[in-house]
Amino acid sequence: MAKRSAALELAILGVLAQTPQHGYELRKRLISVLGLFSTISYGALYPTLKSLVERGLLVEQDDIGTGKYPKRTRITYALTDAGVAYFNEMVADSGPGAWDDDTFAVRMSLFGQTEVNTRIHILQGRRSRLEDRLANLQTNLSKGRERLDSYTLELQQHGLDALEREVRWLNELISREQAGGAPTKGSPENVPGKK
Amino acid sequence: MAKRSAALELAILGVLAQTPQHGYELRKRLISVLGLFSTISYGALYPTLKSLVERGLLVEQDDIGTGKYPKRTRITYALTDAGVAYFNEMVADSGPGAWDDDTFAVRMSLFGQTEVNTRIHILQGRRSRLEDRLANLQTNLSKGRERLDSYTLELQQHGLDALEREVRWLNELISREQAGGAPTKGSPENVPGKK
DNA sequence: GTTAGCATGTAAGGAGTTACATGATTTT
DNA sequence: AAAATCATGTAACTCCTTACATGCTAAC
Repeated sequence: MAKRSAALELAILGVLAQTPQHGYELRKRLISVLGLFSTISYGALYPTLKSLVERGLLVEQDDIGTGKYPKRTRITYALTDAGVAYFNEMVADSGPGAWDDDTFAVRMSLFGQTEVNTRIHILQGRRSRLEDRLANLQTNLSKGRERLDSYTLELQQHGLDALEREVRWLNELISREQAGGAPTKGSPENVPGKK
Repeated sequence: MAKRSAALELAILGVLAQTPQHGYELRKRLISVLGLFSTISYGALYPTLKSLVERGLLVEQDDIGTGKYPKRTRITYALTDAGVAYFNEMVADSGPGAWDDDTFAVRMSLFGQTEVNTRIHILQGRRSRLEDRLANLQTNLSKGRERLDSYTLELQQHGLDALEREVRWLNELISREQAGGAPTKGSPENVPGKK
């Protein structure tokens, strides 16, 4: 699939920024937070954690913890100051891969740890990426409508519809952010709207 | 020996089954047919073609062709009998990875080369894969609704909606196939769906 | 006392991308 | 003549998955 490394690192840092945890737990949390794509293997997770430690972004701490298996050997990972700085840099980054499906999903799931401007920037970047795809598909479709068989057409039309819906969704989110409102789905909190 | 991704091999075989072509042209055709995901690099394409030749599924033919640059050295690839057999096997396969996003997209775009039963089988397999994902997401969501921040919630809700729409779409396609109808050719007629 | 879940890792290998290398032919 | 496009390929590198290896703790 895509280049997950950037996305995986970001997700790890983001989750650990909320709560330091050890690998096994972290993995489950990542899967449930990102819920979107399948699974994350230990073969990806542990080496990535190791790399982050080597780069001084995380610290390991041998921990006899307060979990369900209190005496089990486990290693709790926490962000260093450099880790926090790196996370803030990455989450606001616009580099290559910044608007990929996976990377965007991770970033959005970490919106709670970002500022409004960053959020708007990410949503707009994502929208523009999708609009590019949309334009490509439409060109493609109008160019070869007769040469494509009906199933391919059906498939592409469906992809197009999905893209358009996603753009509308992003537009709504952007409006909300610009209006200063929280995305208030089922939240019990105030719905400030505007004052 | 190098067994490349099932989806790419299948797509190559499917396209070459329609029209023998050389690599450069093939790549463009793959991109426009699959339109969905980005690009295919030569670093992936040529080694895969080579592997298919080594396995006796394709034949190379040095060709001074009828294209735009008629004298250019190019290699036209065509399916052998074994290639045709392999393609038919693969396209109807239910092995691991058979219902992945990419693999499904490739298979559906090759529906024109398959029989009704195969098509129904693929559509149903895909649907059941999506229903699994759906169930996962729903469990996940109801289990941790309060522990997820509102952005993560919004994101997952959007993913859920998209999944549900895709399942409905598949249901419609399956019904059509079972009714023996073609999926509304290139006709300008209604594309109502339901809304 | 065995099965299931917790917990951490490594080795081999698959699948692909990027960047490079080469050269022909057509267009400007 | 330069630039663009056609055309084929390779080498190095990246990132991830699978399968393995190890051992503790809880529950049946």
